[in-house]
Amino acid sequence: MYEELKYWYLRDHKLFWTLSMSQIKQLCIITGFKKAKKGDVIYFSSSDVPRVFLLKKGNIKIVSIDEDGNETIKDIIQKGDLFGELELENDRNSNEYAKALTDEVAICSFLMSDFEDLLLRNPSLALSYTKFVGLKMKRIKNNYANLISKDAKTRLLSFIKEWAERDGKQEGNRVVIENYLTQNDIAQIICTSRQTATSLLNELEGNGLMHYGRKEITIEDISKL
Amino acid sequence: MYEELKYWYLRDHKLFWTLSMSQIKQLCIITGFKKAKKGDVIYFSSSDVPRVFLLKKGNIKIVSIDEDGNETIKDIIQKGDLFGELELENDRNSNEYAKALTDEVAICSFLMSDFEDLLLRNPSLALSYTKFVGLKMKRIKNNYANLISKDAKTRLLSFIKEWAERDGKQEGNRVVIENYLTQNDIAQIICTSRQTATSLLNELEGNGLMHYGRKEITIEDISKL
DNA sequence: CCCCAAATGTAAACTACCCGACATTTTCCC
DNA sequence: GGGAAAATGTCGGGTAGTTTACATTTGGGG
Repeated sequence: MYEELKYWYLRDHKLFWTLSMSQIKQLCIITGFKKAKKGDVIYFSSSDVPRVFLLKKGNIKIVSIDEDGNETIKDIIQKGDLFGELELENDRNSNEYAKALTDEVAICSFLMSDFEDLLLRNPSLALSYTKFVGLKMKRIKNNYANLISKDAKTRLLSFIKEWAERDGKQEGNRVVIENYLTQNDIAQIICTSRQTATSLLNELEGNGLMHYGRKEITIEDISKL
Repeated sequence: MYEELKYWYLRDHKLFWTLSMSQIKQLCIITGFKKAKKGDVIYFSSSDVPRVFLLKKGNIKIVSIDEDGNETIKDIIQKGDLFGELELENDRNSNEYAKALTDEVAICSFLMSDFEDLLLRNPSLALSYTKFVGLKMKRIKNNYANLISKDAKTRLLSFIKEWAERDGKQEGNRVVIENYLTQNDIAQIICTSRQTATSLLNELEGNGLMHYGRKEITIEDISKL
């Protein structure tokens, strides 16, 4: 890959805003690049060297499989998100894979060891990164708190609201979200059964609050959700 | 506080092992110290300057209150743990307090801004700290994954096992844990009702697997849990 | 030592949700 | 365009766990 391109990829992420152009150019730690199509499974082979990933384009879901074979959606990664071994400790016994949710997905990655070197040489970047991980942690905590203390309906509503905020196009109180999730995906995210999710979505549709389509989700009035 | 004492407090925590004695002495960022007794509520006033805390002695629980007034135990902090705004971002709208669980509790704290300066000046410490936060995140993730996918009995068992491992005194297969939690506390930690926790504990006692006492918990054979 | 509040024990009604089973619709690929 | 696979819709039975409502025990402070 051209140095300029690498520069652009890093520069584009707000985590690296604290670095000067020359610093980034000088570092250029991107070592991998991958493209995928909808439905493709992207496997992070545990035999491989530990890496940190950056999603450049599209959306993917991280699915983990427990010992009983149950699949849980651990995370939905959106364009511009860093993911992978953010803990900087590689976890050999986790059984995870990523699946592309949108047509075109582009992922680039760098070696964790390179990234660590970079952090060591740039304390302010290390600080930003720590804050970044912390923020992610806070988001996860909140999500889980919701999962545990609220019922399925409330969980669905807060998920939809969060999604609309992150991803939706708002015109007045009307919000349209480009939909790359099946009802089953949504069910897994809010930790309920597919059937419950379906009937809840239909209930919302019956109340005229929103419309679930396979390509688009329309929320008539976000303030009424 | 004497400089020597400060030094000892910091030196004692494994996070600071990477620093030399002179580095720590030179920094000495501890700015607060607090003692409490069992049952005391320690409030982290949100009007105060953001701080990072270090629990020197005893055990405390972090309780958060949601908008409906429900209390959830967010974390059990043990001797030697860092806690507070680990994300390095202060969160004004969280409603949390800490409660001392053991007779003698000692907490020291330092200003978040001082800590940030320290991290900026010590890249290797920053890296250690990032890994530390990451590890904490991983622990939380695992806990929550358990809460969601397993039933109350399994959750209780894995909590007890974890507790025994962290806190218990083992003699052969027999483990004794000094108990500073009520059944209600345990129920809140494993996210179930007090009644369910009580009957599950009694069931375990009936099977001869363990004994719950207010002062001590005895596990007859940890390998059979 | 006694009393009160907190902690523990027990039981029954109730309910949200899971799970299985199946019909219908949509999408994708040959 | 047609057929299979995936996604969506719908309906109960079963149940783990909450809730409510007490009774009993324990420990600590006056």
